[in-house]
Amino acid sequence: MARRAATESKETKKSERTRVRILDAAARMFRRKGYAATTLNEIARLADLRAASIYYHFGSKDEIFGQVLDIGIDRIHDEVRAAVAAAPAEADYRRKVHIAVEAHLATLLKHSDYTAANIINFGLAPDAIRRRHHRHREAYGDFWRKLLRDGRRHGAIARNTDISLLRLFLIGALNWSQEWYDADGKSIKRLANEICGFVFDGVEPD
Amino acid sequence: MARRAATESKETKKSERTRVRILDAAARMFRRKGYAATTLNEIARLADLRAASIYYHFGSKDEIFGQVLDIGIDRIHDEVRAAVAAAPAEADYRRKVHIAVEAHLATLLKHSDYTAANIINFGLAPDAIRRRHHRHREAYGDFWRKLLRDGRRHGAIARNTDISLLRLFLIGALNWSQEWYDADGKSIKRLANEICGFVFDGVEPD
DNA sequence: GTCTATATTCAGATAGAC
DNA sequence: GTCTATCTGAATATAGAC
Repeated sequence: MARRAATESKETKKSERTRVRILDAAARMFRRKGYAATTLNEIARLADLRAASIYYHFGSKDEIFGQVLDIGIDRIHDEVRAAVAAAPAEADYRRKVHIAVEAHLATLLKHSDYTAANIINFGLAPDAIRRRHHRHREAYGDFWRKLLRDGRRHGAIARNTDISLLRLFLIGALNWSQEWYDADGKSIKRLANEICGFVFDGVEPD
Repeated sequence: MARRAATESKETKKSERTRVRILDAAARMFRRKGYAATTLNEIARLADLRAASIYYHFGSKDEIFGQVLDIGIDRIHDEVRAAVAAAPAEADYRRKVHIAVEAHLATLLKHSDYTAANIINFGLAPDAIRRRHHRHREAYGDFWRKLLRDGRRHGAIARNTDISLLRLFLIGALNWSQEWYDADGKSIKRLANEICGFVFDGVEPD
């Protein structure tokens, strides 16, 4: 019985594996061309089946889109949270923010088509999908809100800083890196480091 | 003769006015829904004519898109350049950057559907259009490159700052403001001010 | 579960009257 | 210049065989 449960566990059932293949393909295409310009045919080709077969696994193109968006945010949220939680006990506040920035960049730029597809497509998503997806975005936003508030409480961020604006400013700059990031250029660790320098120290000479 | 030239000047000819009405409508729709999701029918309705009539003025939807993109960058470039050029003679370097940041935000968020449409859609534009449009983007990028280099030369920006990264970081954060800007919140002048504070001074307490 | 065949809708674009 | 009518292709989605 335990054996059978393992054999038919969610990850190994054929149906589930195909479902994930379709989602992977969709995320990749949505990242490359955007939601509206991507066809089910292109997704199907990437996933190595026919467009009609997708409808056995999903009810509509919108449903796929919604799931890609959700996974995209959940993934970066998980990665960043885990990275910060794994920070060495002696890490100071600034080091923690560096770790969060680096994890955000790495997930967006290197590890997850889902996250990249989310960032690129969310702004143009139909209202119904945006509303349904709102909760996931809020949760990740809350993580950063808390992280930055901690910094202000512990004196690592100036008292008069508008934390909300700082968050939007910083995350916006990070998200925009998709437009210019070049894998052959500076490492993500180094990017994170210089960006944290901009934000904590500013660019004015001392 | 002068009278006739005035009567038939580019701005007052009926054909030219309609052309602009179509471009305005397209920019507005591209900003709201994105290029791929916008139909010629929607553009036509906003411009108060029929979709087929658009083809008297433009050869294709792509041609309209290309022109909207070009106008969008040229407009923000003009606005920012003019604002900086009009800065009072006694303005220090930091004040000049503030003026540039404010003009960038104002054009993007308040004054130009073309600029907003450009920022939103450029990342997903087909390669052919991106290539054709590249020159315009470069020109605006050069403006900022020079502005920031000046700051480093005159000692307002630290010697060891990666100017190229700083530019991408700052412009990225500004462009992303489209995603969160709320006209009922802080004024654009104030946003520009606090953002310049982040970048020049950093958020760490002195 | 995946396929082929197809229904349906609607997009961009053209032809030709006015 | 703008219209109505229409072509053509392609998209999402469904039906039913295998």
